[in-house]
Amino acid sequence: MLSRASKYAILSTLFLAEHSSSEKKISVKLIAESIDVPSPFLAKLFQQLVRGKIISSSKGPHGGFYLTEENSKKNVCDIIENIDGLNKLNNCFLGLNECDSKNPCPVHFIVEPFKNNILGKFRDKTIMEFAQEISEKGSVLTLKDISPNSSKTSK
Amino acid sequence: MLSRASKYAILSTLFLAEHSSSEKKISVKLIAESIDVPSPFLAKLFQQLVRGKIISSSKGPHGGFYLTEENSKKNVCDIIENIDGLNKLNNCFLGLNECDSKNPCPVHFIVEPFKNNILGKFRDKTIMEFAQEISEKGSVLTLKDISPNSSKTSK
DNA sequence: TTAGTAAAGGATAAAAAGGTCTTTTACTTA
DNA sequence: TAAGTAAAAGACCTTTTTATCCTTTACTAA
Repeated sequence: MLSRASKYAILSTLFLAEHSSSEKKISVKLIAESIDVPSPFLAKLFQQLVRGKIISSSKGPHGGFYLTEENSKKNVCDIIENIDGLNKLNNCFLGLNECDSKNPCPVHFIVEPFKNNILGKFRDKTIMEFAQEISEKGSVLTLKDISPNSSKTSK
Repeated sequence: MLSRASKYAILSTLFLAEHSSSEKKISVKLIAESIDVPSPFLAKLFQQLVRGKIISSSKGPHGGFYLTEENSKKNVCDIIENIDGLNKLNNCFLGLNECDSKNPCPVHFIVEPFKNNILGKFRDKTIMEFAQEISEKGSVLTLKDISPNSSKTSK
């Protein structure tokens, strides 16, 4: 549904929201390690997110990536839009070109409420609000295996 | 979430359920045209579905693909399992390795009910029941643009 | 019993997604 | 103002997914 690139982008932007500020910029390398994502790939993504004004950057010593006030008012939809385009999320679950309540695919009425639900959340909460919610709940934003006995989990 | 291959497989199997029988076999070509899918690709898929005992085939004149009694008792999960593997559907929406109610990703509690919902439907209804439901509702199973003024729709 | 039909098999190609590397540019601070 | 740091830019590589083609096999019916 979402490309890996979008997922990386969402996670790392939320990570920035939680851990960075214009006084405390963070390097790709550090972020890449934190959420366990290939860093050259993330670097590319970040270039695009900067161009899309989702995140900010500065070069040189103590440079890195961070969110401005403006940035943190964006929402997750903006991120997805910027990387995948929103269609990726909106398209019919079974790939039908025309799938709506008039001509629904076999799972349309299961998928549609879910889409509205998640799109709503992605649209209505700002990045900052989202990040706050996450840190309150203590969610862990990493692609790493974090369980004590990670042998049972795949690869 | 699902690969194109899985989508093709689901649609064409449901198509077979609705339109074929051991007396009326259907060629790849015809199915490919009906649901608007590249036929050599579908042919490959069908080979795999036959090996997986999801559908049946016979060669030669009046040969083609069809569902036996046995086949039509399979469910959509079996198809997905056979093509993509079920993990593709079960994995965390944001790609986290460990995402469960103990350590939920930011959208876990939105995504989880949806997954159970759709997996339930894919598991509990047989192909035949599924197909019946579709023909009752008059749903159209095609990837084609079918709207009278399809100019507004993408591609 | 053979001519024709349709799937199976296998090799290959094209496109997209994911990932890496090297050089350049901008900035900082000692 | 020079040395060092970190992102930007752009060229490239790899893998996976999607798609095509050609030959062989199995079957059917005239």
